[in-house]
Amino acid sequence: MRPTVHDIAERAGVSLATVDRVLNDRPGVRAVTRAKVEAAIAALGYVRDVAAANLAKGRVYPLVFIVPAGENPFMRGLEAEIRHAGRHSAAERTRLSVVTVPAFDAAALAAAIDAAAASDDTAGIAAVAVDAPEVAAAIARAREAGIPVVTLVSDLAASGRDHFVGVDNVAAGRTAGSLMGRFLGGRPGPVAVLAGSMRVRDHRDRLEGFLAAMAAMPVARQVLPVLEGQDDPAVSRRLIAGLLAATPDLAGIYSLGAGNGGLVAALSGRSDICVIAHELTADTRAALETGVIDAVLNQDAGHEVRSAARVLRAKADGLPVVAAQERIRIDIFIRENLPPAAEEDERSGAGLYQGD
Amino acid sequence: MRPTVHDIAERAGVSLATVDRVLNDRPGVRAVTRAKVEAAIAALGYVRDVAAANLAKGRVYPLVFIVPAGENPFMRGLEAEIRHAGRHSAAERTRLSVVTVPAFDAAALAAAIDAAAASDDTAGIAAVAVDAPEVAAAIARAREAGIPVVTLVSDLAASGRDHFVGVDNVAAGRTAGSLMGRFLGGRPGPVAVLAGSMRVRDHRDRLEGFLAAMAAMPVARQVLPVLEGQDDPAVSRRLIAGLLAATPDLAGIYSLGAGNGGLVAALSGRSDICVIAHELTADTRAALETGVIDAVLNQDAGHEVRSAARVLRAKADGLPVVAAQERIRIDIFIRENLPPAAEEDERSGAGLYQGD
DNA sequence: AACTTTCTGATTTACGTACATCAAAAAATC
DNA sequence: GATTTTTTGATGTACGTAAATCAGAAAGTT
Repeated sequence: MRPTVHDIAERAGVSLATVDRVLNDRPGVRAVTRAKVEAAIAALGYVRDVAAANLAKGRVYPLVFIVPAGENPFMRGLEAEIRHAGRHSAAERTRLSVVTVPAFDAAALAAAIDAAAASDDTAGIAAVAVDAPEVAAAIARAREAGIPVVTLVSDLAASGRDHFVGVDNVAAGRTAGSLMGRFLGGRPGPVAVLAGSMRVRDHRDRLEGFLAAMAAMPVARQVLPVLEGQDDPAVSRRLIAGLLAATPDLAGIYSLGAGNGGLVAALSGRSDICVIAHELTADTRAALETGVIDAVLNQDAGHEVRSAARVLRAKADGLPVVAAQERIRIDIFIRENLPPAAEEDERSGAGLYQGD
Repeated sequence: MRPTVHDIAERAGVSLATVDRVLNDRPGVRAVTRAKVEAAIAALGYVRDVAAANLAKGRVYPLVFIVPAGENPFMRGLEAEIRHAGRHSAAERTRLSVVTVPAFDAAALAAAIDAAAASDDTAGIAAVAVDAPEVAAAIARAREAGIPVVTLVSDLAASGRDHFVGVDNVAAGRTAGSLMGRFLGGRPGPVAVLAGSMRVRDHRDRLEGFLAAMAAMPVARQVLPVLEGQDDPAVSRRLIAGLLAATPDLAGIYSLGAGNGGLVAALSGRSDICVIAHELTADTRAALETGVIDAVLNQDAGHEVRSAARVLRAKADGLPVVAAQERIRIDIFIRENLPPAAEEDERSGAGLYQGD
C-alpha cells in the first residue's frame, strides 16, 4: 500500500501536524526536524494523494476560454473541445467556461479579457490572441491582477503572457513546404499560397516556413504572390477561381488559413493539383477522401485545450510548467491515415481522434 | 457549487442511504422511490465526484503489462512509458507492473500470463501477443478466471481478448505505400520491403496494406520479395547490403519492423533511396534528421499504455469502453515536424512527445 | 390481526489530506 | 533564572462518497 502522512509521521518520529507543516511548507518547523521529515518522505517514497488533497482543499479553478466567434470550423471545433473537456473536468476540480468574441476584433477581445479578469472567481484565462497593442495591454492588466493568462493557437508574445499553447507555425509551414516539394517531385509549374490575412501572426509564420522549405528544395520552383482570403469561403473561392483561370500550369496550392470550403469548391473535384491545407475539419476531411486535398496539417484542439487547462492550473498554484510536456504536435494526415469520423457522441467538432 | 449526494437526498425527499443505494445500484429500493431519486439526479445534474468515490472505495487496480525483452527500441520505449505511467497513476488508483519475457517465445508468454492471473491481486493484464495457440489458451484461461486481458501493439483476435490496443496495421501499410508512391513520383526502379518476420501478425498486416497501396498507384512499380531481418540489426544490415549490391536501380525501401539500426548502417548516408520506416526511436530519429530515412510511421507508446490502463480498469469495473476514444492514431513524421527530443527527465524512451 | 418480507431512514466509520486551534515543550533572549 | 519566542504535539473538523449496521415503516401474506 502507498505510504500516507501517518506513515511519515511515525517513521520520522514526529506528529502529524509537523508532517503537514513540512508538506505544505508552513512556518514553524526547525531545520533539523524538517530534514528528518523529508528523509522519511524520501525513504518511504511518499507521494501526495492529489485526489484526497484536492478534496480536502475544496478548491476549484474557474478558467475562462476566449475564442473568436464566426463560422471558422476549427474555432468551432475548439469550442466544442472546451465544452467537452469542461464536462469531464470535475476530477481535476477545474471549471471551464467559453466566451466568444467577434473574430479579429481587438477591442472586443480586450474587453472580454478585462471582464474575465474583473470577475472575482476567475483562476485563469486562455485566449486566442489577436495581434494588437490593446490586447497586449489587457493581458498585462490581468496578469498584474494576479490572474495567469495563456495564449491559445495564436500567440502574442509582446503581451507577457505566461505561456503559449499551440504549434510552432514556422515548423508547420516548413513541413507543408517539404511535403509539397516531395509530392511534386520533378513536375513543373508554379505554386500558390492562400492565406487568411498577413496581419495575423500564425499565418505570417507559416508562410515564412513554407517559403524557406521551398527554397531549400533541390528543384527551384516559383511561388506566386500570396492570396488573402480573409478566412472566408466565398472570398477564397473567388480568388482560387481567378488563380486557376490565370495560371493553367499551376502545380500546387498551400492553404495556410481557414476558408477551405471555398478552396475545395473552386477546385471542383480537380485532383491534379497538389493541395496542402491546415486543420482537419469536415471540409478538409471530405476533400482528403476525394483526393482534392493531398495532405492536411493539423493541431489537435483537444490536446490544446487540455494543455491550456493544465498550464493555467499550474500557474495558479505557482507550480512550474514542464515545457516539453506541453508541446503541441503538428499532425500530418493523408487519406490513408485519416482517423475514422467520430460518432458525434456529444461534441460537434470535426470528429477528431480524442486521445487521453 | 456542484450538487452532492446530500442535495439529491433533500431534493428527492429520501435519506442519504437510499440515494447511495440508487447510485451504486444496491438492492432494497422500490421502483417509485428509485424513480424519484433518479429524477432528482437528472434535475440537479449530479455527477459523482470520482476522486471522492475512489478515495472512499480505497480500491486499487493492479495491472500487469507483459512485454518482450531484448533490444527492440520500441519495446524498451514501451516499457519506459509503462514505468512512467506507473509513477503518475496514483490519482487513478491504478498500480502498473511490468514483466518481460523473451521475444517471440510463446511458451514463456503463456507462462507469464498464467502467473499474472494466478496472483490474487491482479485486476487486469495487458500483453504484447505472440500469435500462437498456447498464448490464446492462456489468455482464455485468465479471462475465465474473471481477469480482463487486452492485447497490446500486436493482436491475437482468436484468444477472445477483451480489447486490442494498437494501430490498424493494414492502414499503416497503406499509408506507407501511399507516401512511398507519392515521394517517388515518376522515378523508376523497384521497391524493397524489409520485415521482421512474416510469422508475426502486425508485419503481415502492414505488408498487405503496403502492397495494396502500391498496386493502386497510377505508376506501376515492382516490389521485390520480402526480406526477413528478424528485427535484428545485424541480420538487417547484411540483407540490405546484399540488396544494394544486387539492385543498383533500387528506388525505395519500406522497413515495416524493427532492426532499423542495421538498415541505416547499411545505407551509410545514402539519401537517394526513399526509405520509410516504423516507430520513432533514436535510430530512426537520427536517420530522419540526416535524410537517410524520409518518413517514419509511429504509434505513440504513451498513448497505448494509457489506453490499455483505461480499458482494463473499465473492464474490471464492468463498464463499457468507448471504442472511438481508444483508437490509436498512426503518426507520420518527416524531418520538418519531428518533435524535439525530450530532455530525458526520468524516462529512458526515445524521447517522444508526451501528450496528456 | 398477526406475521413475514421488503423497503427506507438515521447514524457511523472510513478514505487521505488540509487546515485551524490550543496546549505543551523546547529553545533562545534578557 | 525568568521571560519571551519558536517549535512541536494533540486533537478536531472538513471535503464527498462508500459501505455497514440497526431500527423502524410500509407493503404484502396468511
